[in-house]
Amino acid sequence: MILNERKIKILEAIINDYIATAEPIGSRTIAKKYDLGISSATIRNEMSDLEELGFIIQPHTSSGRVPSDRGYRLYVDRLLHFRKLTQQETDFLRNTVAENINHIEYLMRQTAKALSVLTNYATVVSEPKPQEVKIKHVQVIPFDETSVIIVVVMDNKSVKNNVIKVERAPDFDILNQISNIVNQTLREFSLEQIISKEAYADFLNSPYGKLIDDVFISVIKTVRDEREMRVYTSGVNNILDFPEFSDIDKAKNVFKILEEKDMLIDILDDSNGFRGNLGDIKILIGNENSFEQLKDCSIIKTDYKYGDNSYGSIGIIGPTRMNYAQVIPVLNSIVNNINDVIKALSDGKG
Amino acid sequence: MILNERKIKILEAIINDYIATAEPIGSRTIAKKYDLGISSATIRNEMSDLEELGFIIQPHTSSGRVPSDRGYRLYVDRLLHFRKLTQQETDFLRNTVAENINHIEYLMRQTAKALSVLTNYATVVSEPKPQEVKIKHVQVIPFDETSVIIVVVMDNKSVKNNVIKVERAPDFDILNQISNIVNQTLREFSLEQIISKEAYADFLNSPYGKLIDDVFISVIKTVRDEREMRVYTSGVNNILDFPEFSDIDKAKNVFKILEEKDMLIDILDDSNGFRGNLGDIKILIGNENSFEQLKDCSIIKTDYKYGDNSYGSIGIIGPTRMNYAQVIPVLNSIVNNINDVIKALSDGKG
DNA sequence: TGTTAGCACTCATCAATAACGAGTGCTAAC
DNA sequence: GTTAGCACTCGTTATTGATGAGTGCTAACA
Repeated sequence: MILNERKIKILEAIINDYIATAEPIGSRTIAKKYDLGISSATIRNEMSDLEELGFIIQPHTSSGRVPSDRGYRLYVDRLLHFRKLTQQETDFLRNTVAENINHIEYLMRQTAKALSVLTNYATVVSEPKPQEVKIKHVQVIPFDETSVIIVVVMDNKSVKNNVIKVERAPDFDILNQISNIVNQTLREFSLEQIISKEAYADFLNSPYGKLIDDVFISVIKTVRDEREMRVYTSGVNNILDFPEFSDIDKAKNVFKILEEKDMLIDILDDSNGFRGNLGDIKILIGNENSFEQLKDCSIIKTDYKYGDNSYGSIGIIGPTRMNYAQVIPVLNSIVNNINDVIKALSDGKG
Repeated sequence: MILNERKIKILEAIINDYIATAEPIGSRTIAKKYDLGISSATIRNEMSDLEELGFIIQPHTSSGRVPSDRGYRLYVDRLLHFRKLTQQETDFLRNTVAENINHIEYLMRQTAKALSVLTNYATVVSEPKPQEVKIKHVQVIPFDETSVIIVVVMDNKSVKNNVIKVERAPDFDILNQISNIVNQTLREFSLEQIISKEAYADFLNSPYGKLIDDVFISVIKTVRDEREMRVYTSGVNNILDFPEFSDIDKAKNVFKILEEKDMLIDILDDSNGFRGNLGDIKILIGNENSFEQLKDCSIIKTDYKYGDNSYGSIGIIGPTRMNYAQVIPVLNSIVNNINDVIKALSDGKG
């Protein structure tokens, strides 16, 4: 049996209708709504073929047809006509990026939010995870009589600070000397040598040995934290708006998995089986993803580059019948914005 | 009609049963389950009185009774027997506080999480909002060839940093001089004078005028950000576990209100009408709160002190029939931990 | 040979009906 | 004042039947 032009037209009609209505669709409806120039009886025959080919499914005898994952896959790979973004949408996405580009955490949060607002699906954004975080600079500065601030600058453009307690805070010059010692040591020794205190054993018995030790401990903690991956979600509750999740238990399953950070990271990970077919946008349809709880969902994701060798992911999760033609351009637009701005920044720098 | 001892016993039985089962409860059930030494017929008469007094409600003729908001109020004010926390719970709460006390943001997040895990209700934690944020110290430190880091230390123990772009980053000594100028200016002038640039007009034409201007702009932005209130929630999805929210639209209403930061702040605000009756724990039962969407919820909250004149709130939101006897000790325990540790810290300092 | 009208058949959905039972209020006896 | 007994109420659940959307098959048509 051949998947001819007419069958494809019918399949497209079924999928478009189902994306809009979430109701099984029958031959008569297609004949009336879509001007294909053939009768419902003919459509019926073609639909029977499409079912045999695995592109549509009949939930029960005497009901209309529903697209199968395989049907969506064909649709996404070959039939998609992207919707052009409105000027408003384009501006909104550009501003979201422009206003937050200097603060990666805000950027992630706002990106997640912008996408969920524009698409009405759930969105997940993961922080760019560097292969290896290196410390560029440490500065110890005064806080009050009994505490000092440690500012740690890392090579992934991240800056973190900790406050630590001391017996009596040394003055500014001493803190500067301590900063110099710390930076010098960080340049000359490996992180392992610092963790074992071997790298700065000589200083431990100096008048400020305790403080130096505390600073190193704090620095190591900061690097460890930095290696931890952060993930943000937005619009998860949108799930409840879709009839496929009107069964509260189904919705709960999705909520539960989107609540766990580790799960989110796995979901966005390329090992989840994403097929890249639309430039850098990767799509998993329904059962194609490896999470039982998300078998009625599709995941659309892409990666963005932040700093050297550091990639983050942006994903959109919705019901399998999500509006691919609308979501993909939105996702594409924001990730292009992010990449452009970051590129401009680093070009200006180099 | 008098609310005698026996009526109260029956009311207590009804409320305890309803908290456990969420089902209307009838006279026969009470007679069988609770050993009150009277027959179901007598209980029936008393229940009729309790209804007339407004403490219980009959959803429809021939159904059992359900506590009214007024009934819960009596229960909370007079009948509550607090559950003692297990050693495990106590330890868990203590560790949550101890491990995060140096980082207010983590502390809030982890407190919210710990409470939602322990109670299975939704929790809201708001950041201590200072009346007025003052800048204690600013330090400009090097980042790379074309950017510098500005570290801003505020008097509410908060430290924030920004990275700003410069033409060519000055060396460390120059940055130190700039830091000194900035700190000096901040001590001598008001924030308004700095915003209008009047305070540092003399420096604007110096070789590093542009950088100094950028630093002040960044500092002001940081203070503004700091005045913004932050709120964290956890376990909001627990709402779906309660039969009173098995109607998805009801659940959505709650989700929607708990999604908006401004709403959360209003909910926790004392102007919401909280009655303080259990030490520092304040409770709003059902309709007592001013949010239509939360009319089937109770809110239990308390405040904690962080730094000078700076208070944050911790709240637990659940169905009206929430387990008050369990939740209140948990909330009490964690807020005491927080206050104790903070007090110890500031005592040690002073 | 492909297309279509016609028709019998399927089956989810919805409304009406009936049976059930938890719970009540009232009455009369203790 | 308490309680056994009983008629009554009414939400819940199961049953039945009608409805209609949709199908597959057949036979006639172009």
